[in-house]
Amino acid sequence: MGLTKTDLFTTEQNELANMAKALAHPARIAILEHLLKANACINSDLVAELGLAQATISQHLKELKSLGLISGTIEGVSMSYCINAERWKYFESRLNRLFQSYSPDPCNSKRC
Amino acid sequence: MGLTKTDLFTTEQNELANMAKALAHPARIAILEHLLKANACINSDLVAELGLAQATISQHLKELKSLGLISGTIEGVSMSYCINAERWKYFESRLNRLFQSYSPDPCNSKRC
DNA sequence: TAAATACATTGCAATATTACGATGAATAGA
DNA sequence: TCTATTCATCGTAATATTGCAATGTATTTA
Repeated sequence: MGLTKTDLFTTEQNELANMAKALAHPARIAILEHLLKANACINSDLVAELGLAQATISQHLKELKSLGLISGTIEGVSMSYCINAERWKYFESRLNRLFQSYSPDPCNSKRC
Repeated sequence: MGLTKTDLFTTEQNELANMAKALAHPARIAILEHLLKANACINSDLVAELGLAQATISQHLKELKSLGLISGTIEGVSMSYCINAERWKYFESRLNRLFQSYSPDPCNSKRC
């Protein structure tokens, strides 16, 4: 066990869940918020900013990158990360679709 | 280790990460989608719908409930779940705030 | 060439999550 | 009362995630 049964769900459901995982850790939220604010793609002074070890930050960046939410380019000696606009908006629209499918509905109409 | 260092992050970051965890599994997405569609709060014919064991569905429902995203009321013999409108909208607005803080910006202005 | 800088990767250790069988509690119907 | 039905909880096994020290790879500077 301990393994998600992805075959039971649709591709869309699995994909959305994977993207949500990107946000499912405060460090990754902090990293994304920092990138959103700094805009100018920042590298790991995130280490100083967040107080986690360099290896740990590197790992979180790797995950965000593998999901396509951020991209990295070589900047001299260092690595410069920034939000991947296309993917970011795709994620946003997928989430919006989920949230907006909720029709508040007089809720008493049935039984809750 | 294996333990998130929540003390390094803000309450908001931790809270958002926790809410994101609700969506970080396809089964929970499927459950939420079902509740959104059926509106009329459904109980565990989710078991038949999703193909996971009853105990597993129950556990996922418990997590969604503990996050406040759904609420359950006794319906005769069974338990009827439905989306918690208030919390759902709160989550939506928190996510929107994050996503909209992205100003696409001519991206060449700096270095990415 | 010898440090120093900036990251990525590897290899653990510890905790978290996922899944399910088994069992328990509560209610409804025979 | 006996038996389904419906669901929660417990215990357990398996896998995933988090975090970091140590190490490796380039590149720059002295």
